[in-house]
Amino acid sequence: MCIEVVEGFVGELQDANLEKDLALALTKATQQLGFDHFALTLESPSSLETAPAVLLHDYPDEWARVYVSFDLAGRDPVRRACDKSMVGFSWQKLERLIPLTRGDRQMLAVGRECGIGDGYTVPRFLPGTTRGTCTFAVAPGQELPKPGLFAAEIVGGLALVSALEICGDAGRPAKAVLSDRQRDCLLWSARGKTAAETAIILGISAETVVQHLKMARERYDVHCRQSLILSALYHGLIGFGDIFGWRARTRSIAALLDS
Amino acid sequence: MCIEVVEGFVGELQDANLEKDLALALTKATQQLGFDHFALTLESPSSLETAPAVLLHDYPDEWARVYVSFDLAGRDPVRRACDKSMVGFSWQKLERLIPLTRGDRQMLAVGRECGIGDGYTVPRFLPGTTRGTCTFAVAPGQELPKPGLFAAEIVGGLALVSALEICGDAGRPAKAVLSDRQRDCLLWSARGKTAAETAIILGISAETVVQHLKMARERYDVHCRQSLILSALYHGLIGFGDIFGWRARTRSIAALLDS
DNA sequence: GCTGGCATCCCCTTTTCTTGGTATATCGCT
DNA sequence: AGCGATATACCAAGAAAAGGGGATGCCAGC
Repeated sequence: MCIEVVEGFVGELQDANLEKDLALALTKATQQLGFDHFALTLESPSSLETAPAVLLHDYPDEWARVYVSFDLAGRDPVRRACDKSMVGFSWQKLERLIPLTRGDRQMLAVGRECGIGDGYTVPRFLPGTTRGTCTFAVAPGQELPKPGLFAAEIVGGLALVSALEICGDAGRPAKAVLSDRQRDCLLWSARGKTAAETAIILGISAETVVQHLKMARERYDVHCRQSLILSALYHGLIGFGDIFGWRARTRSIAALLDS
Repeated sequence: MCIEVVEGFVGELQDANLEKDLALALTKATQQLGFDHFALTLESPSSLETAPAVLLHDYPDEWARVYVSFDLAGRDPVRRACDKSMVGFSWQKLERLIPLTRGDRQMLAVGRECGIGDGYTVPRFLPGTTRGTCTFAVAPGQELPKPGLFAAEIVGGLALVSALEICGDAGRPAKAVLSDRQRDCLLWSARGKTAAETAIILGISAETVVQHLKMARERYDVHCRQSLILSALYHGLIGFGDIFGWRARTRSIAALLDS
């Protein structure tokens, strides 16, 4: 009953090139899953203080007006809770994630007066790039449709991906691919090592490291190390995971089961 | 057929207080969903550099040994792709997320030789706190179980949440916050400007810029500019949007449908 | 066989960054 | 009134990076 909704949503996203398409698909999925409203936000880090990059919703006008005019986004407890959860959460469980002030409760109450009761919010992050939320809400007095929550998690995530693509992740400049060695040098540089240190680590001459970095800069058409690292990071050639290291305490399942 | 697996997994997680419980639940769900292997990684929330992360898996010993002994985690393309996706992705679509070097392809090939074919990896983030991945893989030559992918997305997310809870200290973001001026200098530095250029832009002395950057480095306890910028980026103090410049847009669905 | 990409090494100069100091003035808070 | 944080400015020594030359092998593709 819910799988079909998700699959239908995926099908509609295939052709979604505009926000309008996404909004329509979300509207449909929201109803099919047993929710009354949806709201999708996607912000770029540069607009931390200002507006989200994308804001789609079918909330009642009244609530939207209140929310925007009082700049409630800045104190929205749901938004705060998003920073505490890797998966979607019901608003009923907000208190398990964050402490709720009186103002927070008041804000939720005002939402109820405007026709927004309980909700399920799906947060997603791309560290250093963007973050977004997709919320599905029901009218006051109604319960969240339990069978629809898993589907909401999927639909919300996919909607955010779609929004990101529509929004302009499409700006994918020419991918300057580095050689493996160039990437190695770049990576150790990103980890804070100097060329000399990198040379020792890689077992090659410092001059060679400098040379690799030099050519890497030429590839990306930048003139300094910071920009090289940031470009490579932005284009996905390296990731934060590479930089900060996942020195893992390794537990194979066999070892766990033996104990 | 898949909903039941997810619900069963949720049920088992209720009582999961140890890594072992989680591992067993994951093993069961993996099989039920039609996958052959799973691997879960979770970076430690407490500190980036030294502290351990969680790594649970039932990969073939051979692959685990190769992966660890050659420090392949440092160049794993799947991990890099995680930094580019808000939802799970099939390894077949790696190239849509990141450029693959020759070494990357080779690494995937070695994985196949060790019994790891295609995979579906679910990345999740809590910016400034932790990050994790949950991968479900099949043997070489086999296709990913399509009906199980949505369920894998849910199971993976829930497994990561569970791992985070088991792991304990889910608190303390403990970000080093910079002063406004320090952030300004940092930002222009990230944009590729030298201290002298930044000084002209901000209308202050070059020495002052150097001083701000110096104190910012102390705050983050790093000793070079690259690490400073990357730390600030990772912790969300600056974003790619600030560096490369994006534009914000706002659309309500009503406005979209009117057009 | 030749060319181009790759990896390795070496030289040089100039610019920039890092690190250690010192110093003044403002602002907010107690 | 004093303390701490902030912002501003300066100096000097040494390390590192940037930008410009070279050079040698190896390997794959045409």
